[in-house]
Amino acid sequence: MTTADRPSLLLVEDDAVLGPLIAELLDPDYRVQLVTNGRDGLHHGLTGAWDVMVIDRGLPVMDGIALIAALRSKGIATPILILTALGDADQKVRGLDAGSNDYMTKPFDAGELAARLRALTRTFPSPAPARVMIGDWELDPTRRSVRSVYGLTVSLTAKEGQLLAALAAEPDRVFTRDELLTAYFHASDQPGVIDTYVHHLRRKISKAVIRTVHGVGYQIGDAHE
Amino acid sequence: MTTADRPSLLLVEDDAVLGPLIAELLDPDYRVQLVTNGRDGLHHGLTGAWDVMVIDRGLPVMDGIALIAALRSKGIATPILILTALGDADQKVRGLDAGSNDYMTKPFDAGELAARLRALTRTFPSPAPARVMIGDWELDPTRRSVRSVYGLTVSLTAKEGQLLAALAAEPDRVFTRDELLTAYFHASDQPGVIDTYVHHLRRKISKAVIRTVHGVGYQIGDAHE
DNA sequence: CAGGCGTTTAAGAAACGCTTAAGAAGTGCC
DNA sequence: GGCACTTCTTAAGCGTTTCTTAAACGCCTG
Repeated sequence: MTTADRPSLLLVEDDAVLGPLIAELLDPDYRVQLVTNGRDGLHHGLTGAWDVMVIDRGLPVMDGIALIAALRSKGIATPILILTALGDADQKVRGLDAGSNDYMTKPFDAGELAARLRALTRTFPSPAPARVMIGDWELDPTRRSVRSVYGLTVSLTAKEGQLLAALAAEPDRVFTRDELLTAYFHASDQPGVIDTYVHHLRRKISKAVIRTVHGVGYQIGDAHE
Repeated sequence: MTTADRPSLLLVEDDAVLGPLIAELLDPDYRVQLVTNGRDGLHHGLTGAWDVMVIDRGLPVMDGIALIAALRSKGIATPILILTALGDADQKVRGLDAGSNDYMTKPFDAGELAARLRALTRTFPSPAPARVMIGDWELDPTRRSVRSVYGLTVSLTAKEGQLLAALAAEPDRVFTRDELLTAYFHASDQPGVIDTYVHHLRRKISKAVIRTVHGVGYQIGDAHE
């Protein structure tokens, strides 16, 4: 999406009635530029930064298929939807293989057109790698490693990583051994397992990170005292 | 496209007749993995590295729409085509807005399905790095060979080359066996195949290049710890 | 200072990965 | 089309890492 408000849409449609109609239809959601022949379509397509294009097939001066092929050959990767009366499967194949991303036939349903355009312009929020800070350390769950702010990287085993992640997820909260046991180990294990892993972590990271709350359990961060 | 040969396709279709039929239809162009319910679809969708998915709407255990929404919410951006009998414009809008990229209704034209899948998986000539450096080695993907900085050249088989290229494409990223399996092998293969190829590569190149992340997968790159 | 609680160590058990070898599948050549 | 060769895939035995237990030792709290 190149813009903060509505996305930009290039509409290439020669029908004097349908063109303005579609433009008006899409206006609430897109900044629509309407051109009525292939040459103008090519010019605008090459020079502008469009978020999406809707192109008719039967166009004067330059055919829709030729227009799309020309745009693609120039490296324009903008999503393109063909909107046309030619509805044979064979025609669709030709249109899609020319480089378009979607193909709709007239008469069309306005809601479907809108939905298909949304699908073409949709961008996925690239999920930022979930990283957790623990004092001077940064935990990378996918890699199961922690790195200190000064670049030293220590790899953890699966259980070590789970335990550290659990404690770090809610700083200051005190976890009992039973809580940690049932959540990350086999419930039948001895509570002493937790102690062992806390020891491993303290040795790998640094003693100060995990605090012992005598008679209760373990915690990350400085709570009441 | 993640692979040198056919792209991987996850087909989720519960119809006992139509499923295998579509799978066979697409087989020449895709490495198809067929699953017959939403839960399996979700599992494969999340763990594998697919190039495209074809999903039916009416699925046992987990509805197609719910499946797509679940995949998208987990950050899976793979192109998805819905293939279903429900053809109302309203249904299409719902399907597309759930996160699919295209929507086809049964009965469908085989040629059109193929063309729409091509459109979804099409990648624009993004100048693929002709040479990739991996430690002291230089990978030439087109020739499927690696050369050490001191001139020794080792030729790789197709799978070896794909695996090495995949790992090298994103240094430091840890790839699970399932990801690599669906991307470069048949999804039905045993995960142990990956181990074998890693072993071949380590023998041909050098042990230190590919790092094992115990319990997770494999990785190229920064091993300092 | 005594009893409980936490820490540290070591060692056995279980899970996981490495290596090997052999059969299956694919490919090219005659 | 058959043959030889390469490549792919499976599976099983062995070695390594990780998990879990248990026991000895030290520290906190009343």
